[in-house]
Amino acid sequence: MQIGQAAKASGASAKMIRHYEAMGLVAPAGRRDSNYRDYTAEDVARLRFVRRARDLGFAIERIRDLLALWSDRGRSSAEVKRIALDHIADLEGRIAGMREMVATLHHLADGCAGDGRPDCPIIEGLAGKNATAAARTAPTARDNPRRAEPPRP
Amino acid sequence: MQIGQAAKASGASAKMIRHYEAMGLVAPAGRRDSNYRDYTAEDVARLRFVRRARDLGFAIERIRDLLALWSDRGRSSAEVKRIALDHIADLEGRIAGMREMVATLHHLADGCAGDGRPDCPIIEGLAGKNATAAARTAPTARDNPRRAEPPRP
DNA sequence: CTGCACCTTCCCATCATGGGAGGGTCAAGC
DNA sequence: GCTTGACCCTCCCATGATGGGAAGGTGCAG
Repeated sequence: MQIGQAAKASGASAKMIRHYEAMGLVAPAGRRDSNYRDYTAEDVARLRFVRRARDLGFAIERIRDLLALWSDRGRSSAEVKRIALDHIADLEGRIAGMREMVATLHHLADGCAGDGRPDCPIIEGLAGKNATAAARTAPTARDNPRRAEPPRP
Repeated sequence: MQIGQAAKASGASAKMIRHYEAMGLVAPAGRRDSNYRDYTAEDVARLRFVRRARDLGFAIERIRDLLALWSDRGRSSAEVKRIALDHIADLEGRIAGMREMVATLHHLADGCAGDGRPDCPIIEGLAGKNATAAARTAPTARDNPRRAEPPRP
């Protein structure tokens, strides 16, 4: 089948399918005389695998590992599980970071009247020279190796 | 003071400070004869504001709005609060998406022995033709306008 | 005068994805 | 046969926020 149908069948966009091929995540698809890519059911299954792994937030390089394990009959499930658990830990770390942001924002917003007057603890919290809630919670993120949010934007 | 000191004082890297200037988020700093940028305490305060807002996950364009409101004496705190609450909602949406991922991953990983044998529900869940946990939870993310995770990577 | 720490600009990379230009292929309908 | 429309192809650019690094200027201490 053509790439458009493979896209519908797998859930990945045609653009992404070509991209995955170009970056070597999936093997190059067969070609017809017209130079159109030609996909088999197996190709589609692999693309769906990639798509689902992306939906779970796995980074492409991790999916590369997962694909290799998938086609490795001698794999140990321990390897797969470790990747999954690492990813869970990663997600949980990011969730924690975002929850801190939300907590600080709630804290600031709760004190804000939200009316026509200019007085605003939110702005003050961001601007303040002294240690504000924003300043106090921020360092947690600042100390971390300068990464946060996950894949899948 | 020079950019390096402004960086230390504000918490933003020198690289980022130049970037913010180039993109017009902050006004161009003064220059000495040497062409070195020269920062005042006010400049540093603005940079610190930006830094804190970034720590709370605000996107640059939102920070642009917040900076404008900060220096707008006639602002209404309602505008600021709306920006903050919108951002909270955004963060919470992303958190929910990631929690779904974590839940699905836990579900799959719980059934995985994690030993030397190849049998693995995680791989099967990703590969399965039928509706697996991965397939069932994924659509939630798939239906959304193709965005997820937040700023600050 | 040398060395070192700092600054400057400019370009490239990340990560996954989309958009679009410019052009080829193919089947249906006239 | 020819047009039309729906596909497909490749190539380039953009996103968002940040870092890395090259090539070269500045300024101070020894």
